Amino acid sequence: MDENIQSEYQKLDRLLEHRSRFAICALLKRYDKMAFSRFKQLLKETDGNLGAQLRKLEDAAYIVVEKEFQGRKPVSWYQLTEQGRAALRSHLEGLEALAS
Amino acid sequence: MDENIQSEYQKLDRLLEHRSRFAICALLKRYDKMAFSRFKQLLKETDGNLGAQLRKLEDAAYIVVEKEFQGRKPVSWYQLTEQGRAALRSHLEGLEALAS
DNA sequence: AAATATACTCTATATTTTAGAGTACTCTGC
DNA sequence: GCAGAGTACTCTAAAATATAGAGTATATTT
Repeated sequence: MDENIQSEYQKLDRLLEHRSRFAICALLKRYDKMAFSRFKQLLKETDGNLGAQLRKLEDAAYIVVEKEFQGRKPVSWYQLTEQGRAALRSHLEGLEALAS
Repeated sequence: MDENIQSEYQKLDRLLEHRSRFAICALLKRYDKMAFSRFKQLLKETDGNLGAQLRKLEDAAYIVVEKEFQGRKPVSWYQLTEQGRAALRSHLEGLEALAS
């Protein structure tokens, strides 16, 4: 049984260890599309920090951005990719198995 | 409902974000006492890294160490404190609530 | 028209993680 | 009885990561 610990531990995803990145993916799993400003409102991170975390998730192809203008204001919409969804699932499985 | 997201997010514990520290606490919840060498075997981290993570958890009083000799070999035994147990519980609640 | 706000990006510093070397032994085989 | 390998750590310095704050461009409010 203990030997499973190793495989569960291996499932943990370094990108998803970070609270903001985890929360971003978890929220996107629930809400499908979210805007930068909404994340900022919910997570209360500084713009710089939030932007950096989103960028990392994008670089890893866990999320995709679509930038559009609403009137004259720029809005960035974020969505979870299939890859991001799978990574989140696996990460959660690992966490839960370890803590069970 | 969304306003709960903030409180769940706040529950996430920075110390427990790290995979090794999370796994250490999760294992100690299960096994009560574990030795350095056992963690090393299960988590496959280098000695230096594992030692550093254990130290951080100790500094935060999430775990306590007892150092003894088994024959002539030093063995460090780690145990979860009540504080560590509470932190782990709260962290897990936060994660699960966010991802649900 | 000045002040405040939104929606970001960029950059530089602070913090954290990590690997690897070092210490102090023990144990095994020759 | 001593060389080589192993155990059980700690220490240190470099690499990676996180974070804050400044900057850009525009909008809205007073």
